[in-house]
Parts: sequence; C-alpha cells; structure tokens
Amino acid sequence: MDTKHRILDEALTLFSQKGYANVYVGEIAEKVGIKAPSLYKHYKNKQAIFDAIIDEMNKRYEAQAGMLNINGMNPSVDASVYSNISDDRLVEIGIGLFLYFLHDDYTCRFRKILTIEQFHNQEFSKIYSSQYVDGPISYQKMLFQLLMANGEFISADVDVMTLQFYAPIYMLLTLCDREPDREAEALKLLEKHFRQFSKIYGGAQ
Amino acid sequence: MDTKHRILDEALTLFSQKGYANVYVGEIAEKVGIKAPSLYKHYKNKQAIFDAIIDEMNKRYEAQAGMLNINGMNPSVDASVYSNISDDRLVEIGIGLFLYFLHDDYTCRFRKILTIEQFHNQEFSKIYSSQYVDGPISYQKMLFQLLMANGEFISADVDVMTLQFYAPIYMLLTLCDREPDREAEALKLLEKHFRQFSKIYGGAQ
DNA sequence: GTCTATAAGAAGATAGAC
DNA sequence: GTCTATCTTCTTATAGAC
Repeated sequence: MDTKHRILDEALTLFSQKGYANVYVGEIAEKVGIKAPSLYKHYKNKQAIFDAIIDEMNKRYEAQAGMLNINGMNPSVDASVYSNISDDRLVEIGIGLFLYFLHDDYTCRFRKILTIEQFHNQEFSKIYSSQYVDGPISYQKMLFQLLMANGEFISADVDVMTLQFYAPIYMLLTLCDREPDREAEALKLLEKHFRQFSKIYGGAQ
Repeated sequence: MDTKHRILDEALTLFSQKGYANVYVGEIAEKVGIKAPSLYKHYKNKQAIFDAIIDEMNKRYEAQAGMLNINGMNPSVDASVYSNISDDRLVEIGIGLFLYFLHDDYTCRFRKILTIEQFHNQEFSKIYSSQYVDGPISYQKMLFQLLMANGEFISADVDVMTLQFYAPIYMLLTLCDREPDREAEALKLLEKHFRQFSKIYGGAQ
C-alpha cells in the first residue's frame, strides 16, 4: 500500500475513534511513520483527507450494495433465494449479513464516523439513516411482501413485521460497535431472534 | 436561572450538537451573553464545565430511574400496573415512555453527547449501554417474566421477546435524535408495533 | 462578575534544504 | 517525498482594571 493510501487508512481509523476535530494531522502522520509536513505532499490539507474518505466510502457503498443486494432496487430477484429456505439457512444468511456489517474493514470504521458526526453534519445524518435504517428496511419490506404474496409468510402489517425483524439487528450492531467484547452474546441472541421470527411469521409454510 | 446554570445549559446544548472538541469556550460564553474570560469566574476551565454536566446527569438519572421505574430494581411492584391492561393502555404507556426519552430536556441532550463520545471515552460507552440497552432490557425482561408467570403472556424465550419489544423503541429513538422531523412517522410505527406485539405474545389472555 | 488586553500553547500549514 | 524550521491562526486561560 502506498503512502497516500496508508494516510487514508490511518486517518479513517483515528477519525472513527475520536471524530474529526479530535484527530491532529501530526497524529495521522505519526501512525503512517512520517512527519506532518510530508503529509501535505499527498493531501492539500486535513479536510482533503476527510473528503477522500467520503469519496472512497461512496465508491465502496455502490459496489457493496450490488454484492449484498441490500438496498438493491430489485428484491424480487433475491426473493427466490429466500423462498422455501430452512430456518438454519435463514439464520446463516442473517448472521452472515450482521457479521459483514460489523467487521468489514471499511464499512465499520465509516459507520463509526457517521455515528460521531451525525448531529454535526446533515449530510452524514442522511447517509446514516439511509444506510442503516431506511435502506435495509425498504429492502426487507419488499422481500417480506413477496414472501407473503407467495404464501410463505402469514399476512400481517409488513411495516411492523420489517421493524420487528430489523430493529434487533440494528440495536445489536450499534451495541457491538460500542462494546466489541459482546459480539458472542449478540450473535447468540440474534440467532434466537431469527428462529423465533420465522416461527411467528413463517407459520404459513 | 443564574449565570453558572446558564453556562451549563448552553454548553450542554453545544456539546450535544458538536461534541466536546468542536465547542470553544468563547462560543459558550457568547450564547450566555458574556465574554469568555468571565466564564472562568464560574468554572475553573472547559473540562470543569463538562464534568459538571456529567455530575448533573448522574443526579438526574437517579431521580429519573425512580420516577419511571426504568432500570428499577423491583419490577414486581410495577407488574400490577401492566397486569390485565388493555392494548390502548399499553400503547399509551409505551408511547409516553418513548416521548419522555426523546424530549426530556436534559436526557435527550445528554444522550447525544453519549452517542458522540462513546468510541472515544469508555466511561460514556458503559453509561450508554447501561442506560439505553441493558437497563431497559433487564427491566422489561423481568416484567415479561412476571406477565408470563401470571399467564397473561404466552410462554416463549423471554430474552428474544424482550429484544423484539425493545429494539424497535431503541431504533426509532436514535432515528428521531438524528432526524426530529420523523417523529410522527416513528410514533405511528411504534403504536402499530405495540399492538402487534401484544397480539403475538399476549395471546394467552 | 464583567470587561479588555494579553500571554501561552496547540495545531494547521508553508518554505526550502536534501 | 521526506525532513527541519518556521509562520499563522486559533483557542484556552490569566492579569488586572472597573
């Protein structure tokens, strides 16, 4: 990894721990193993490093959306994936998704930045809600609608159903961001949640 | 309100919007209507203002815990309140609690500080989890256990039940902190959630 | 208790040698 | 591209008059 990328990487880590204002240029440079003035050969100023992080995040988000089909525009394609699946497979998919969000190198550090800066920066506030609330919810909602139409889920208010499915994932994700030691506890609970959810709403099978 | 309290109040607002490092002493002073040096007659330094906010929060938290019986040590006393209540009353209580957390002048600004500083400060991380995850959950869990023992709720895994009850409240609370305009939407969804939850788990009545 | 003036120091950024 | 030296600006905090 060249110096320019290493600066971005160390800055991302520091910003995600302390927030923009608490990180000093000299601190980023030190982590990279250079002196602060050298850093200005790679980026115009501190703000430019931050902006580069946002750009990189936007690029990755698009790639990721395609890969995970989360917030995808066409859940009907994915519906077949979830059609007639076993509880075990549902748990596997759900846990896999949770772990991806939690551990993906870039995603997880950027989510922390969004968390820290959300009240300070309206752009971040919008990205946060879109990426971690409205996106997953609208995707899940369309999926549940299809599963209901196929008769695989009992019919119920789909908004509430989606809320009850996704909110636990969200809460445990933010919990693990804050206290990584509690991941095992979260995973255990999440698995039970998926099974129970399937029992409640998948009763039509 | 005397100057010392007004400093605390304006500092709390600013810290909750920008985080500690982004708020300058001169900015707090300006909001109060004095010059920065005058502020040092009331507080030793910037950190002392922050510490005073923490102290005040701890005081209020204890009073609030008693008042709301959230994170209370004895939910069996409260179980009678929830015993044999109508759906309407359950919604009323749930929404009331949500609105208290969301709007209480001090609570809501302090929660934003916790959110902003949680990855930076382990003390805040612990307070956050205790106040907005483990506290409410352990209280609700004990309540549901009692309602199950009374035969008013069907028997099910109580940890999952509690998670499914509380996680939507938590998610919508953090959503409204970020986007206050979405309160009406959150309340509508929350009401439907309570009714649906009661239908699922209160089926033993 | 509030002010003006100012010190002390931190952090961002530039100049210029190598 | 990296360094040392330095400039500039911003912020905290103090001194001392009123």
